[in-house]
Amino acid sequence: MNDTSFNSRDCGTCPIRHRAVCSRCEPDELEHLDDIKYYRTYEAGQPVIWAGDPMEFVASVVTGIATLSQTMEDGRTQMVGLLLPSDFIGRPGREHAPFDVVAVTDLTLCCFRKKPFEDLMGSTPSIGGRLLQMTLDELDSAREWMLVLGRKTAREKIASLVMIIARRDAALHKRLPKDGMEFDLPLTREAMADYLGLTLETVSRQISALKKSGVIQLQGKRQVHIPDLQRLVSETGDDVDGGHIF
Amino acid sequence: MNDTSFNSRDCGTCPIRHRAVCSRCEPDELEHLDDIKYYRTYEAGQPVIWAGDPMEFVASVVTGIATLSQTMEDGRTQMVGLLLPSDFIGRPGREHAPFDVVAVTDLTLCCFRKKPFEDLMGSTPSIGGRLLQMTLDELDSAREWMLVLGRKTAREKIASLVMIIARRDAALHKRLPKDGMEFDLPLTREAMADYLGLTLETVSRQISALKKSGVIQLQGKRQVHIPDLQRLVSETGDDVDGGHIF
DNA sequence: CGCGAATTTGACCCGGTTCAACTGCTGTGG
DNA sequence: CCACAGCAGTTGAACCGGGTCAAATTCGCG
Repeated sequence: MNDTSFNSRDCGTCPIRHRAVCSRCEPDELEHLDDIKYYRTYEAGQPVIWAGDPMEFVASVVTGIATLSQTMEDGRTQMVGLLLPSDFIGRPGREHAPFDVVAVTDLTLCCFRKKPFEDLMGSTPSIGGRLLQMTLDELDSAREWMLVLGRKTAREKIASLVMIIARRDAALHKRLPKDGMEFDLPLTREAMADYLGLTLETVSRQISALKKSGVIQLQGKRQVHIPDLQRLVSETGDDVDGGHIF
Repeated sequence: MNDTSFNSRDCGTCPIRHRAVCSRCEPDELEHLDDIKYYRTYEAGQPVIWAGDPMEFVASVVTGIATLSQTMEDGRTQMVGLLLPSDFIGRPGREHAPFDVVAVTDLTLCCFRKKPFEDLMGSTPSIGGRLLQMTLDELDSAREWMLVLGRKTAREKIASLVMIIARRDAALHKRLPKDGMEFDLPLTREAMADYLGLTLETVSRQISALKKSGVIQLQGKRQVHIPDLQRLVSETGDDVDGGHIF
């Protein structure tokens, strides 16, 4: 319940202002959004929504990380989305949540009551347009993820995940990924396993293997150091050039 | 090059009029779309776009089936989209195609030149709104597909695919899937393997196994008969109730 | 210091891949 | 009318990558 600065209701100082669903809004449009928004915080490990629950709001992730996942009756679970700051939760025009949303770290959401948000979207093209763009981007990354799940080996899966996190970390600091970069793996071994369609034991083994062959170096369990980015890319199995422009 | 009736440029008789990206358009809006549209046909097996190609158009599938897929350097390929009539190809605001698109059957597209389409989208909320809705639906099904790829056994994968095709076939005829229904598998064993992240041998074996245990019956290689739908659902590993409302 | 959770490591096993042979269908040409 | 090539699909046998089960280790923390 520690209200940090971004909880000031001031969109001007919002850390996700330039990337979130509201990024194209003019000042007067922001005011309308402001009328229907409220912040909500969750502790690490807490559920945000269960699949099937009625959704009374949509939201942007302001700080922290959440996961979107599905679980079968027998307990097998597959992560289907990794929600980082500026990502959008929920969908206009649907009553019930299709997947579970869980806070992985402490989490702050900027929530909008669903009905008013839908109305506002109807009258504000800059919101709908931005949401379409974000959704198309997510669809593209979901499709890349499908290649990882369906066709890559365990080692390639781990290398791909490290690379994805490296890219996002670099983007967060507004620079390109480069040799020697360091960053944190924000997920437990089990969460990585759920992300990649593996068991946590396999994740652990492959991380050890990548460490032993010098592709990555570890400080502690979570801090990663990449001596040679090109080497890591080649371990992902992806085309060395094309595809990822940024 | 056999111009069938829907090639008459008449949106009034278009078979996908009620589901495609244009489904919310008013008559005057349709006229604007009409100005920038043209039909294109492809024979079964022909490529529509290669990943990385510049895209000069976006399009709706009118008749036939296409696949969206990714291939790694060593030839491993993963299907990431199955495009049926009314589905949309391409994305406004992107220059290059991210994935390969290939016609599986003979295919007719209703194409719109990209730039004019983007302009029209800016001035016609009913197009952007419908496209957002379609994209969100696709994202949801991509996420269900991720569970299939990441966590299901070969047998569950095959049962899931049969079920998906059964649902779509039923929806096409505007009714619910039911016991005793029959339909065609529109994909080769290899295409099913690419869809499910399996080898074609495993697909063949599991289809035989489902046939032997009476879950499905086959007339020829492609025609499927489902004696007991509930039995098939239970083979998919999915929750018997929740989830799929329609 | 000692507990519990996260992680690592080991040994064994199995589902799905790999490689290869075979079946059956369809179309083509002598 | 048949021979035969070519392709989709089936089936078999051996192999192996990753899962499973179990135990050891590390780490954070009261």
